[in-house]
Amino acid sequence: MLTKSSTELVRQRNSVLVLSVLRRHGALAHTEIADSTGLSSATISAITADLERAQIIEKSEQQAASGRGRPRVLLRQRRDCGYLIVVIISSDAVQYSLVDYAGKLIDRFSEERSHDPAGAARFIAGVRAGLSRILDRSRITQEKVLLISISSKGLVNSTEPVLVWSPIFGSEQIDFESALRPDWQAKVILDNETLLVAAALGAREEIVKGADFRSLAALSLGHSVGLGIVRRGNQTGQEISAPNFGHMLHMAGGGLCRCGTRGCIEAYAGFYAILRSAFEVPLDTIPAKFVPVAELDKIAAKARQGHRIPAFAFRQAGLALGNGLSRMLSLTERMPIAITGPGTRYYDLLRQGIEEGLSQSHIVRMEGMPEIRVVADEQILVFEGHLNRALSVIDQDIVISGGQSGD
Amino acid sequence: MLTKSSTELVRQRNSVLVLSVLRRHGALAHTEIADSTGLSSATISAITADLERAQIIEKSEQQAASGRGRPRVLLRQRRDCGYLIVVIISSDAVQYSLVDYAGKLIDRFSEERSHDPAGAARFIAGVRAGLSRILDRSRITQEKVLLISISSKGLVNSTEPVLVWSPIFGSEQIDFESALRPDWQAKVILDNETLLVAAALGAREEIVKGADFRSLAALSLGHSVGLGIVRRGNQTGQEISAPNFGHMLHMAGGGLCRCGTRGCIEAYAGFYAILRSAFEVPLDTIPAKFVPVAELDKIAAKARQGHRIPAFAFRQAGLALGNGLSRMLSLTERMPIAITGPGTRYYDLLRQGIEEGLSQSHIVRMEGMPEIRVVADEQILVFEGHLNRALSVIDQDIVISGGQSGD
DNA sequence: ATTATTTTCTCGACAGTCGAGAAATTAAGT
DNA sequence: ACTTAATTTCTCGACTGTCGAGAAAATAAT
Repeated sequence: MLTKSSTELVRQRNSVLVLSVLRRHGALAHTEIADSTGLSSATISAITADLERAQIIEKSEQQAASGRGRPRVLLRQRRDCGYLIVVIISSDAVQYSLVDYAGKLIDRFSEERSHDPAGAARFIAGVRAGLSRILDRSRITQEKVLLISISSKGLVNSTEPVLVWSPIFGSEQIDFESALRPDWQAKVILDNETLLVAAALGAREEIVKGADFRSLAALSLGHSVGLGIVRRGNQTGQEISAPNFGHMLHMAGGGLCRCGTRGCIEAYAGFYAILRSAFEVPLDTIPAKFVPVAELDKIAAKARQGHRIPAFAFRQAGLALGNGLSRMLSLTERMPIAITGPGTRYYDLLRQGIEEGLSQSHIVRMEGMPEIRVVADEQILVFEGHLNRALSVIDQDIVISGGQSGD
Repeated sequence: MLTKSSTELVRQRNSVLVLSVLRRHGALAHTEIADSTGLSSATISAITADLERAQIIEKSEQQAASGRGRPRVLLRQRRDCGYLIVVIISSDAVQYSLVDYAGKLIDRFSEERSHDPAGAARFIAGVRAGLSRILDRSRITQEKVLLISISSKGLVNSTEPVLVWSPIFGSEQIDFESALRPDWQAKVILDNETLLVAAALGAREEIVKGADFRSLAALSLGHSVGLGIVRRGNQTGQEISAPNFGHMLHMAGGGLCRCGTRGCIEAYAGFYAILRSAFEVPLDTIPAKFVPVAELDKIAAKARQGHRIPAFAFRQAGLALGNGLSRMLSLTERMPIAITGPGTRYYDLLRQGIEEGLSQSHIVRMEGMPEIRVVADEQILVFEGHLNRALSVIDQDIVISGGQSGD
């Protein structure tokens, strides 16, 4: 559905554009902003004057004049314009980070996850406590927290911040919106963790390749299996999505998965699945909730020494991943695949299976094997993805509402 | 990547908006346009005056005044503003349709496809001949043909009008852009046939449900298997895509497909595949190029009489479709599925397999079986999809360029 | 004829962008 | 010390666009 445009909307969009180049490049002078936005100098004057009046950006002390002519004055975001809390939920801990409007980390701590399985309600209480704790440790008033950006593995509702399915809580839904609304007036967004990895990699790629960048998938290997896809949208930035890849059907009637279904990809490629097949436990055994990585390292060591059964377990995992990836490519398009997560340490063992699984499909036979790269530092990428997304959401919101309060 | 906005762009967008409501609702009066666009009366005056000057719309004879007050003058598109040629490539014929700017069919004929397999070049020559024929039969000058909209089964390049893979020509690519550029200055677009079906169904759905519409998949069953997905985009109208569904991997190392790969969905659910398994021909037999539907009807009749082997063939086909659909849903989201194409006549035989194949997956177990409906009149939907897409492309182009030539 | 009603058109106000050039500010030259 | 060149920022008028209010137009009812 198309919708009407107005001159005010033009200003809004151009203001967001100015903020976004400021975010990408750091402090910039008037002329530099004009150059990288394509807007005229006069327009930059008008927009920056507005933003300055609304206390969103500020003039910084001019640096040592680097040539002759009137010295530049750099414009930059005001750090105290607003704050962001990033909550990263992982299987064993929840990490809270307080970040200012310029993207600078102010405070961070992690809290152990209670492994109490009966604890969706307790978990929510824990998150609420963690949030107030990070606020209390700072000198920031609550109204200044503009956004709470949460990530988790699992399946996320695309429109509301509701965790629909997660490895830990299963189908016990967690609605962060209603959980946090009593305490917080900040906006709450929730994203799948691997989606954020993909978003971060996509943003990096776009800086390097510019308009040549088309699409990219991130595959996260660990206790569970996640996938994020970034695709260049028609007009609007990037299109990102986090499919339910780990629980996509690999083989009908196959091994039993943690989710209770048979034949999920994760039932072959999750850590517990590799363990299960390495120990030749029947595939319909209810899998362990949690597998120590050290255990898997031992199996990997044996596989590398040439033992058949452990090597076969990794190969099966690779095949499931490769087949699944090929299906994903059939449904989208050929794109590079970045593999992250703790499972990358076994990539040498998985690789052959992945490639064989991929090559069993029409699309790969026809268009060739997609580029596969291993990317370390998943944690950093998750955080980077949070910042990318959250700060641009804040920019958007601040411009829309800032025009009202400003002046 | 964000891009700058300007006041001119506002006018462009609002002009397109006006043209789109005119297209949806037919001839409208000034006030009606204002109501359904949300633009003010003054703006409508300005925009329609521009469009009228550019000879894109015209005032129609006012209808019988329906009340007191100044009578309305209806505005409508000028039919002679430009023309569209729709080319629908199917396995046995190519249909050419000439359509005016208001979407009215002016002329149509079909030409038999030469089944000569060595004929990509000859096929292109045939299309060029067909196009000049339909133009010659009219009194329209070539410059007035603004767009040639082509559809085919198979895999289509998403940015350029290149048929990457098709059931008939295989990997022998057909680049319609370079094939038609010598003769035509019209823009050329190419879409997958089932994508157009999905687009048409999505547009219908959106009229009924309005903002509640989220997404929809169209599955076309026939000699080959096609899938189109429509999803409501964030801001920009609808996001549509045509995955390579028929050749998505169903089962590694499975039956041989026409494409030369093993285990494609089509190798189980295409007409030739059902025939093959009903006759218990080994699954690695090179399949027939073309299967008379009468032959399949016989098998279906036997299956309905309770013969095991033919019934099993349809069931296997259903399972392949159901598993494939479940994978598609895992990678996107739960959405209704509309089944079209000649294969719908066997839906009674396929249904159980499809549902079983779907229910083997996590997403269906968790969120429930998606709504499945059978939709007849695939041909009409394909044409409707062509018109939806092509005419809105024309509107867009005409507004962008029309501003220059106009006045 | 006059009045009520409805639609279309027009005018002035306001918001936004742009190009050109003025104002500001520094380095280099004489 | 003064002038000139260079560079950046700011300002002004022109242009485009949307909007609200009300004038103008055109018909039915009184």
